[in-house]
Amino acid sequence: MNIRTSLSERVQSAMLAAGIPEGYNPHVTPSKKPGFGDYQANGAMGAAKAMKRNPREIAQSIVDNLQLEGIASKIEIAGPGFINIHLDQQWLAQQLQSASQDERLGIEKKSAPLTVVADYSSPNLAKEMHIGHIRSTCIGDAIVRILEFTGDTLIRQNHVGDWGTQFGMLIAELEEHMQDGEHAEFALKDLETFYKQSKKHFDEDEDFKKRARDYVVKLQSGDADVLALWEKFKNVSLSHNQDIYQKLNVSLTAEDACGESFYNDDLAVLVKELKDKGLSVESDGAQVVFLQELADKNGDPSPVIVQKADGGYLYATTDLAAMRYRCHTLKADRLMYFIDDRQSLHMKQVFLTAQKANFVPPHVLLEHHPFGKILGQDGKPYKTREGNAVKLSDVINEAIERASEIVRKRERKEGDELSEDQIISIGEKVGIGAIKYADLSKTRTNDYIFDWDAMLSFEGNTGPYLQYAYTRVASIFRNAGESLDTFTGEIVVEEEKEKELAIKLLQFAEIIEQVSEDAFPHVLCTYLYDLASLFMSFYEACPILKADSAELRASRLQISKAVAKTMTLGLDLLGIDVMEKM
RNA sequence: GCGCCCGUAGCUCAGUUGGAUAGAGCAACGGCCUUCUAAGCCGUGGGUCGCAGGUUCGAAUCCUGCCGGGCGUGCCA
Repeated sequence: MNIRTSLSERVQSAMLAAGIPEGYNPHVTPSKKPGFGDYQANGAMGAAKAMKRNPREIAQSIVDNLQLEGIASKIEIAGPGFINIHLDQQWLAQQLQSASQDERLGIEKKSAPLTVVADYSSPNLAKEMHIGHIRSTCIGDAIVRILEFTGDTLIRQNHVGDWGTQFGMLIAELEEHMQDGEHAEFALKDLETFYKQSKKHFDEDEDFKKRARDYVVKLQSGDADVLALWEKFKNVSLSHNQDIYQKLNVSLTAEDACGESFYNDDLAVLVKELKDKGLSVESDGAQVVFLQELADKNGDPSPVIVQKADGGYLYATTDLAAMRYRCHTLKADRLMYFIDDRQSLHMKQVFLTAQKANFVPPHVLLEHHPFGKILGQDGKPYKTREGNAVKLSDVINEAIERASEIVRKRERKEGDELSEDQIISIGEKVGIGAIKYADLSKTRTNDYIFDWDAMLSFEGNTGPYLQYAYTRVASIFRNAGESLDTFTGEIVVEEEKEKELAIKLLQFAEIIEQVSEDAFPHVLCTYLYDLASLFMSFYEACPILKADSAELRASRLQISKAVAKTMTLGLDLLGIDVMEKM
């Protein structure tokens, strides 16, 4: 059940019945102020403007035709033509009753699900994952989970960087280690150090440099021994990443990794096709697609190099091959890319090229969902003191340590102390939740400032605050001796706080719908924060276990249960765990 | 040069297809624990929505110009 959709449909019908031609949006939206009802329809003013009629009269005739028996308790016209709708409390109670007893919280699956290919995380395998990878990884994973929940078929694609000249150098280094009898896993235990070591080797040792270059050639020509070493390297690096994903509660698996090398054999074929189609032409020895659609003010087209003068291919070529594979072989209806906003131009170029070359059928949605940088508190890119990228594994460990320390220091009532194991387990969930939530809760297109204290502060719009809201419900149910899973009570909506909470809970469907379209996870975060805040107010204002009657107690427990279920599901869709105590 | 993004309270951020008096949190100040976890709640103060025009019943939101910051822009990814 989606309140906004239901009301929109009814207002739309009323508009037609009132003689307003089709095509005018009812413009139904939740009201911002309590005095303006629960929802408002602003469509009368737009229609009146276009029809050159009096907006209040138009609003009146819409209201005259509006069928909201049993749904609204009061409909009024205000200001220049706002239609304010007050929802009926009994109706709200009924809706919440059925939503709260449903596993999916009353949210129906899409009637026409899509096959969605989501490209996210996509680190370079030559190095360890660093903090810059957290955004694509967490944002992409949240959207993937949300779409999967709505009924779409999701194909995750971790487009890892597993090809390029740097691998010659790394393989040469690995070979030396292994000749000394070292195991690959041991040599590559610290990828960062290994990379630096091999880079130093490369810069300082001419023989090594030659060998590294030789390996690049051998790798490209398919030499079995070199390929075996390359595979070795790849697997160790991938398994490092898999550890990170597991700790971060990210749903990517080893099977989702489909790197650049996967497309190698297709690149020459693809460039030939671009040439045959007349899209790619030679320019200074390179193969270039000139896009007039992206021309600048002088009329100069935007160039996309698909093959270098030396015959080598670039990432645009690989991306085109990947798009074609995803559409033709994976049968995608929607392609989503969670990539840094610095690549916006590149994405536009490859999207356009792919469409013009018919690598992507016209019905397929091509979407780049960009995001900004992570900055330190000084407003500059977040780096270590030495100016290096911060390793993701270090960030994860620090988050867990800091969160565990906070949990450990908290004063607890007698008989409610936590064991060290519990503290660590809570610390993991709180710490990981905090860094992910900090990232997900900001509008992704902006840069955001990484601040340990703010994300772990347990106050305001943070992961821990939401987790705490859940533990409060869990605690109530423990005290009540009831199970959150099996309890059922009949909901009545009487108090103002109960009504606000009921409406907020029922709006979950609207939020899921919006996020599944726009791929902005912060919208879900804001919603969950509002929900948690409302619950906290309700908790203070309305006694639950000590309610005046057994009926009221049962009703408030059921409302609390709905809150807990919504928090659990909402946070799960963001890849964040809840816990019974904290 | 050209292109894209950003500029909202001291700080960090919301503000959905243009809607009513621009909202939260932090920080500051003042209240609330013999009662369901006070990691909480309630309240107060705090704004030239970068600047200037324009579009209209109505602009933080749309258009134009300017200022300030970031990023990108033919052989890295």
